[in-house]
Amino acid sequence: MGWSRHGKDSGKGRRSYHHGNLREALVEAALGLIAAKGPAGFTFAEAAREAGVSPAAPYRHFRDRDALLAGVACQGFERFEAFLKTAWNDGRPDSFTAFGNLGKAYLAFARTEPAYYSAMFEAGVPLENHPELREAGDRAFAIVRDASEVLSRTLPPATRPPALMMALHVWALSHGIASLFARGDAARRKLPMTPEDLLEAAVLIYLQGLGLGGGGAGGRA
Amino acid sequence: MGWSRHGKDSGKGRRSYHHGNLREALVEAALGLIAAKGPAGFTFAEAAREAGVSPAAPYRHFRDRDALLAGVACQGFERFEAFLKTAWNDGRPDSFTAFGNLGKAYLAFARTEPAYYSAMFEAGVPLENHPELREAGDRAFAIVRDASEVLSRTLPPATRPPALMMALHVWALSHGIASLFARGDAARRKLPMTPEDLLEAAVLIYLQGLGLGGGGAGGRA
DNA sequence: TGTACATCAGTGAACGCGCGTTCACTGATGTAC
DNA sequence: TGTACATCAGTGAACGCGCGTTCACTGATGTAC
Repeated sequence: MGWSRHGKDSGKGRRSYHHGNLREALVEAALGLIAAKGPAGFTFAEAAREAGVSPAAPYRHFRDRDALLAGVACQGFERFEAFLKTAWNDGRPDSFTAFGNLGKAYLAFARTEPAYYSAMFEAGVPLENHPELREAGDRAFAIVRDASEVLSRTLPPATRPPALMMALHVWALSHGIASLFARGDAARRKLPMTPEDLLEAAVLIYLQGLGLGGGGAGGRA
Repeated sequence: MGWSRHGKDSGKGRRSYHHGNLREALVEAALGLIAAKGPAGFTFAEAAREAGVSPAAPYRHFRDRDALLAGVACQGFERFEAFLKTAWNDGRPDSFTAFGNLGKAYLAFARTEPAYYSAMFEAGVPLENHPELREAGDRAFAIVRDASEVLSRTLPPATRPPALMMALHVWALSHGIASLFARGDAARRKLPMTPEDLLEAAVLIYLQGLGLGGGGAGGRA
């Protein structure tokens, strides 16, 4: 690389022919547009405009509109993974508590990064064409899977549920609550409790059903 | 009404100036387009074309593109409600079994009517502008809510969970599994079991956690 | 039963728009010698 | 250190397209008398 004095150019005040950081700028522009108008309303041309660049420039970095969307989603999964990993914190202070934190982190991400979340789960990027997307998604899922594994092992072997199944259940539950009740702009339906509390209660009941009845520091916040 | 001899005109062979059934035909065309290209790819003009009608004609029936989409979603919720109601079957043969059937019906609908499902949950129709949509959605949700109520009452009063919470949990779980794993065309991620089994297991564990440990005919299919 | 009329539900041509994409190009950068 | 050159990352004009929407219109239907 080497675009010398450009770099942190603060966007609007471009000085030279080369942008220096277009790829990233396009991803950021896309994020803003998705946040504002949904993944359907996002446009290649407008992303270019927002990045202060001619409509042909993005083609140097992305094959087409879909590729940019996939790039956004991919980056989203990477951040998601990091975020979940931090929340799980290697199962500290105890696996039960940490598992609850994982769920909260899931919702927190969907709330604070609705544009990423949209791109990841709702944009309908065909992931056959973008294997790196699927891989990034799998890596994020692996965090939940591993956490389930650890939690499962706190039970006597005979009664341990399959960790993969647990992980799928929790993921689906979190995703369901996130997309129905915790969407960025307008919560679609009124709730008698916060999405976080709703999820926490569900996970608690679910773990209870597995025989994991609240070891460690317990689940009450 | 009175468009006399038109009616079941079998689409392509229109005979007269008046279509006779345009509104419904547009909804059906929209469904087909959504199924084929997702809610984003659906187009007012193309729906008109598919219905064999000039691009201006739809404006006699829908204020704009969004209104048609909302109409589709609304009809979807109505069918969804009827479908869930049939599955619940007033709690027969026993509330526990019927509850499981309700979950299966949820997934079955998402699978067999992906276009409706898309319009209902993913099209991003702003439901502030379409109160009848929210109402239709609420009526569908009420089925799950009432079922939860009945099931909850099989427990002694002191240990009864709030039916609304139960319903939200089950709805979110079903929606999560449906949108992650049971989408129409391509299941997005590989699973070690069917979405139906995954959901059934989750509901079983969840109910177990509530102390509803498999009364009646049990949950094994 | 017939006729005049209001209303309804279509037509078809036209518009302005913004999109995605391509093209030949050019300014800036990095590198080999 | 200087120069020639290849490569990279932009430009800007142009294209064809299909969309949503509007307009004045007209054919068909239903109804009052």
